Amino acid sequence: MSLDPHSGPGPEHLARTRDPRWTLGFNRTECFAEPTAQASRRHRFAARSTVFNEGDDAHAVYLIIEGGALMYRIMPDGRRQIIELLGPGDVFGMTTSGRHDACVEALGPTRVTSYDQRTLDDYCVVQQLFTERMQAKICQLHDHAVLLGRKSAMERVATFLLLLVSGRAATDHVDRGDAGAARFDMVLTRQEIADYLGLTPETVSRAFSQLRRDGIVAYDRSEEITIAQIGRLRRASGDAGHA
Amino acid sequence: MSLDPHSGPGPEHLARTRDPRWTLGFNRTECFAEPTAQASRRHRFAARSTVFNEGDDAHAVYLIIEGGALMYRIMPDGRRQIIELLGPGDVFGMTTSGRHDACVEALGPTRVTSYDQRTLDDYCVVQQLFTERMQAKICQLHDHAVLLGRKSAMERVATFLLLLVSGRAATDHVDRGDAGAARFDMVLTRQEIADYLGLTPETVSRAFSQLRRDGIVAYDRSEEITIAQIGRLRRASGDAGHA
DNA sequence: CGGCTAGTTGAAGACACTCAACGAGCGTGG
DNA sequence: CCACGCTCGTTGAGTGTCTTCAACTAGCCG
Repeated sequence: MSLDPHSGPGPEHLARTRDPRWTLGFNRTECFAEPTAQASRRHRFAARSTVFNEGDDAHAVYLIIEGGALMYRIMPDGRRQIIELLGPGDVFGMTTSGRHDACVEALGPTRVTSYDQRTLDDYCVVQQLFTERMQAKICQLHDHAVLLGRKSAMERVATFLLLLVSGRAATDHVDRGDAGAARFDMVLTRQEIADYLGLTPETVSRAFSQLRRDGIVAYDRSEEITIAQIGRLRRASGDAGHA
Repeated sequence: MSLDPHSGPGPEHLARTRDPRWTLGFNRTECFAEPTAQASRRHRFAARSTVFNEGDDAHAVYLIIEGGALMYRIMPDGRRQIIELLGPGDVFGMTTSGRHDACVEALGPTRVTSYDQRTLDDYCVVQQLFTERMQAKICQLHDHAVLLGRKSAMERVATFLLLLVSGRAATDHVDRGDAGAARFDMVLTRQEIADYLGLTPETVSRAFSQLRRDGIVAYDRSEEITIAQIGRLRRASGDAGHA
């Protein structure tokens, strides 16, 4: 892996990690217990290192144990779309073509277990885990299709923040005051948020500023976000029944 | 199924089937050979009938044997996003929440086999089929996220037409002259195409008209499309390396 | 024939993008 | 220690693409 073929990530995507003690608290499971099996291997990836690139031969499927990663694709003219945010318990690398269909890059120090494709076929324990996790992945991709296809910029950002608050893509310092306030560290840059939401960084920035003006979120540094009024954030997300 | 709870499809989505002899030639497999197992059941759905709605209890997972269907979600204010186009060999209905996360509606007369969730866990033959098909599904959803997040209206329509030509969502009358011309019947309305591509029907119509003016496609009736210059269509899709 | 729906086209408007400038934070190096 | 350079984030002005609203046509079915 990390063969870096034709369309590797451009230098503009090689930002540094924003917090050295960082862990991506996906699914509120900081460390996922992986099943061991023949041909399962453990890997460690440093912050901002490449797990694999689009077009690489696909030998195995992956399970994130600790840390987090971005899955993205870059179009021939340079447009980038972040397709998935990956955290502990997330699986990735499945393909039917024999080649990976996107790039995966570790966000912070990340532990990953890989399983040979044959292991997946032969060991029902592993297969059951992947079946379950792939089902969850498909549901997440459905949500994201609705966001990308039908939501306004403000709705996208609000939905994204709710995703973070619910335990995904935030650090372990999520302080959930059930009165409606929650605080967490933002581990993605505005550019990365934009590439995930199908927007530009300027538009993301404007949406954040608007939410701050409205008193829905609060922050001084852009890396440390407080959700002040989670109810209004929900209403701004487009998913609230009220509307 | 077909319990039709809170958010059923509005009357504007209840268009008629466009071709009675219709079959959705997904994956070029007109009739998919299903594995039989305990608690597998065969179903038939008439054109435009509901397989299940968002929020319905999820008892089973589904495999399309023949025909086709749309999976979509409707936002509280009525915006609709078609998330998947389903054809023979496609699986759907997987969920982790116990409730379906979207509506599924048959496009034409459609045969479906359902498998109880326990069957999926106990029978490795079935599980292997679903594992493989779910991997393909995830790759398709990745493609669609790039389309929805980063492509222009014209690129979306061009990509969509290429999808049809490659064997998905076209009828069995795909006449593939390898010189670059292909002809097929369009089984989706402009509204449905728009809801799949995250656009409005007017924008889809304008893109079709533009492609016709450019001589890339040709049609008299909107249901019967001829791709005249597939190379130019590829270049218009945004995926061509050339750029 | 009349009514309905789907598709097309035009005109006007809105939302997000592009381009540009500026400031804050951070790491480096003098 | 401070100056410098770099990146990231923010904000403004102008533009462009897609949407919205509207009118009109064609086809279908009663």
